[in-house]
Amino acid sequence: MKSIKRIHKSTDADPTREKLLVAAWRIFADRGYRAATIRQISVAAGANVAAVNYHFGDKLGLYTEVVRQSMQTAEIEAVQSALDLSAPPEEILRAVIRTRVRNICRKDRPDWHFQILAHELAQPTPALRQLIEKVGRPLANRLLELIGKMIGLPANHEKTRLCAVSIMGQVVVYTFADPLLKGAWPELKLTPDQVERIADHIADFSLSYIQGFRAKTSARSIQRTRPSVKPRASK
Amino acid sequence: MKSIKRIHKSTDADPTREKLLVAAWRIFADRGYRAATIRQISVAAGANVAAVNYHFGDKLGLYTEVVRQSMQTAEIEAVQSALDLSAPPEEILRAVIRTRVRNICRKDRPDWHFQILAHELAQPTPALRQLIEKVGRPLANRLLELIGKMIGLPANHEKTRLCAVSIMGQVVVYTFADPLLKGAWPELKLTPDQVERIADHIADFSLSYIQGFRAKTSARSIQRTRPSVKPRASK
DNA sequence: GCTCAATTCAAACAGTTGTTTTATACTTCT
DNA sequence: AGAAGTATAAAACAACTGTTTGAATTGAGC
Repeated sequence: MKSIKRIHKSTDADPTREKLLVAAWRIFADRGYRAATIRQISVAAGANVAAVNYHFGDKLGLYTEVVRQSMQTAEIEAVQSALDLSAPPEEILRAVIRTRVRNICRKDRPDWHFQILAHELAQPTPALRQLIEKVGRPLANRLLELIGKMIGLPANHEKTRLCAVSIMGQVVVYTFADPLLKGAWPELKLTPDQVERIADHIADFSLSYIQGFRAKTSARSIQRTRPSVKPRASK
Repeated sequence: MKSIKRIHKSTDADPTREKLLVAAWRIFADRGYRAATIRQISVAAGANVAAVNYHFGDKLGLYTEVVRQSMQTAEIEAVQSALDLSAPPEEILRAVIRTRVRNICRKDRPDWHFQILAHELAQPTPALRQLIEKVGRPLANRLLELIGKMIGLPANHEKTRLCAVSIMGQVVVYTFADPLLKGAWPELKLTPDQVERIADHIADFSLSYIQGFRAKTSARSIQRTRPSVKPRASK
């Protein structure tokens, strides 16, 4: 086994270590793990090329630290806490969508979380698994519980999942397909006003089907939808 | 100006040129333009490393040729012709969604078009502009006309665009976020049966709002929606 | 002031990349 | 058969990558 060189300490208020992290976050979000070079990051942080290896071991160490930190930020916790509101499910869903959509127009750090996620999905790195387990899965589970409650089906029912993906798809497309949208939709400026309208639209668009589905299935009994696996008893 | 080396001829039935193209298509779709190397492509095609430069000038020449060819394939024309059907708008929309969604489960060449598009959106190359102008824009325009007709608003009205993005987002998320979905939804196998159910769901999900919107706006007069620009007279 | 560890820096290293070169086979026409 | 243009092959090239090295600099503790 290779001798593991000690990455000395992670004391707080280490100026260059900190500067490397914020520079790396921006550049990784912009170009992805592979296309970003440690020289770009170094000059952006005003540090030497060897600083990355000194403070983080190697490029992947810096990247995983960026991903790790980006998983516990205010933006993500806001979405999670929106899911924990004690309110009517419709209002919770609206809040989740609004909280999430608002992040796409931030002027300071424009949606770095989802930009990194987009790069990970296009070119996975070892960090993707961590990203799915730590944020994706728990968020998805809570969203599935919520939707299941609204349409009267178990959380792991295929219909519940289809609805969740439909909602998520409407949200993420604004981050993933941004250049495409900007190219075909010149009036898309992502001003705060417009972002609010986008969030309202996605909520209206989704709730229309969900509330209709609940009405339909509560009128008759549940039928017609064939799950790909037997739904377990919803906890 | 640099002397442009002649890329000799593009005769049909050139075995190595052809083999390079299919190998490049697969590898570019899999890893994106930058991460794919001409050595990988060469060995996959059973050709020499210099063959790429001989037949296509350089790596970007090969890539743009792949993109150019991928823009005029049966899959894309199928979606376009589905938009030209003379049928009720609802049926056209269903057909477009179904035609497009079916491509995500092909066993032979699993959705290379959208995989290349996904890579382009994450890391744009000069081919992205071409991709938007030649395929994205015309497709979007026809889809906007269709949706505008269904909700009774001009094609360039903000509400029309929001609906189009909502529909497109539901579709593309299955390609763009494939690893994420597979990770959080183990039963997602993308069998032909399941793909049909996905297509039906997206159509139902979207038509619920669209038909409700038309009913709502035809009852009262059109109001309440504030366009970001003055809608031009719908041609 | 000296010591010793922590940190920074410039330079070099080894590997990979796209590209070019040079030589060699292969076809086709006369 | 000979010539000319076409295609392939192996090798080398230059640029860039992440990483390492070793010296220089800093800064606290005695």
